[in-house]
Amino acid sequence: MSRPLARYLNRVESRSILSDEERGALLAIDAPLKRFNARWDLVRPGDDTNFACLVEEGLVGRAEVFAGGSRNTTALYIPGDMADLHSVAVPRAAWVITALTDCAIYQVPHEALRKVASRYPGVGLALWRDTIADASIMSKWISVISRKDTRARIAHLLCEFSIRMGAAMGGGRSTFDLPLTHEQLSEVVGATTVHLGRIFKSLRDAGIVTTDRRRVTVLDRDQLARIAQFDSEYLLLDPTPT
Amino acid sequence: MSRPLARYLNRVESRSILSDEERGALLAIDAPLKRFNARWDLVRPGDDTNFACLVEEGLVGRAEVFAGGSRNTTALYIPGDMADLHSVAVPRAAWVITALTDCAIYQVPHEALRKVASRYPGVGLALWRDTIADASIMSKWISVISRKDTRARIAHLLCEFSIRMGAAMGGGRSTFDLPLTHEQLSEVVGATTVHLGRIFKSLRDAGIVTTDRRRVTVLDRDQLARIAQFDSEYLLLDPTPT
DNA sequence: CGCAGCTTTGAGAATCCTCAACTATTGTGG
DNA sequence: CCACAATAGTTGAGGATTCTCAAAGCTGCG
Repeated sequence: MSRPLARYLNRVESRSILSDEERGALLAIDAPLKRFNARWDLVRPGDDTNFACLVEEGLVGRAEVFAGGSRNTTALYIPGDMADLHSVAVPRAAWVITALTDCAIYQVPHEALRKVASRYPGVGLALWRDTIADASIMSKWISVISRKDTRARIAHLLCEFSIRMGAAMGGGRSTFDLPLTHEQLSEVVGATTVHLGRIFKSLRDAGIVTTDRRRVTVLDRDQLARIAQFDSEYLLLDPTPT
Repeated sequence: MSRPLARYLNRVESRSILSDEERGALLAIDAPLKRFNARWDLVRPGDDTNFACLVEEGLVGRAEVFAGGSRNTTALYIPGDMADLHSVAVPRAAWVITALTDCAIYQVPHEALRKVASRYPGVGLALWRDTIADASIMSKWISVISRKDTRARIAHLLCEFSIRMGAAMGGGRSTFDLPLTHEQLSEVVGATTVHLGRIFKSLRDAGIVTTDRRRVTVLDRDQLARIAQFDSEYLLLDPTPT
């Protein structure tokens, strides 16, 4: 008796308070586990899906695709995240969901999620809330990239990532995997790989972080937060009663 | 018998197909109409609201506030938009909702919306879908500001605005009000007022738009769309069956 | 008329990009 | 385990975009 949504339930419960019944209804949902190689597109623009992608292992990104094919990543999803929960309400994708690393994905049927959401309005609200957390992160990120330089953007990304990884894995990690190439990070941060590399170097030189084979260690958390003017409020990590 | 949500119903029905019953349930909701002066904050970070702000008249913005008080606008809301529909699921705001111009707002009780949503799952899905459209706009905007210059950002904003105004008011308008100061626009576009002014001038000089007392006329829609690489797909304006 | 807020213009500086070459790391087949 | 190829990261230099600071025109309104 495997319970595909076990990890996602943790995620949901970091933001919503559920009853035993609601919890049980989510855990009862079954979903096939699939594996994908890095760079594989899980969902492409125009696709009409009937399942949502729950990340079990690896890193998944959401990106906008421009005419010409260049991409810009607008969300990062870590294990426990439902990468395109949106698709439950809007099955036709306008963006790309991509495997940024090798990953394992539960394909959770929309049907099942909708059924649980309509039977238990509290779950519906919790799922809605989850997409709002995603929106809140985007809103914050818009303000960061439209007003801050690359240094602050990277700092903000690292602060956010370390907290999100911490919430998912337990404990605020100062060392965490960030298994993305500079190329991929540049698509997140909105800078060229060259400039990104320079700024990373300057952060290392300043003794604020170290990087080793795509593993990041934050040496000076306070200064990193100061550079980013980071305030974690927007991550909506206080559970709200349903 | 006034029906505060009449206009919002149009908005919802541009994205979702509702039954007569569901339509009636939304129209039956009552809400007080309030007026606010430009620059008034309707909701501030940390506020716990029990109503959502339905824009009846005027322009409303959502902004992130940095330590120090500087703001960055991450969404514009026009008449017919529910400015902080999010608050139905997440009552505690992490951002500011501001009156960008003098405006009239229906304060729609969360209670009523939640009740309708839980009684009619189709309405719940439609509301959820509405916040996803908001998210889709943000995702697109992230890609625009992280990869395009100010010229393209402005072009994109104008394209989007003209379509959204058109959908709300009927017919794709090539002339529309954009009653924002350069100061306010710069907080949307992520540029200084100085630079924004220069680029606007260059767009005027190129014969692409004209501006007259905060009224914009698009003279060359094709070229504007080309500059912005605009594709309206992300606005999610095809109704999805519930 | 005169003030207050908004917009335009100018000039120098900072950030970031582009192109290009070079080094380091990772992966693969022998 | 090595050699080699492919991918990823670093460094340098010149140029484009955008910012900052500062001052001069506008516009609307009391």
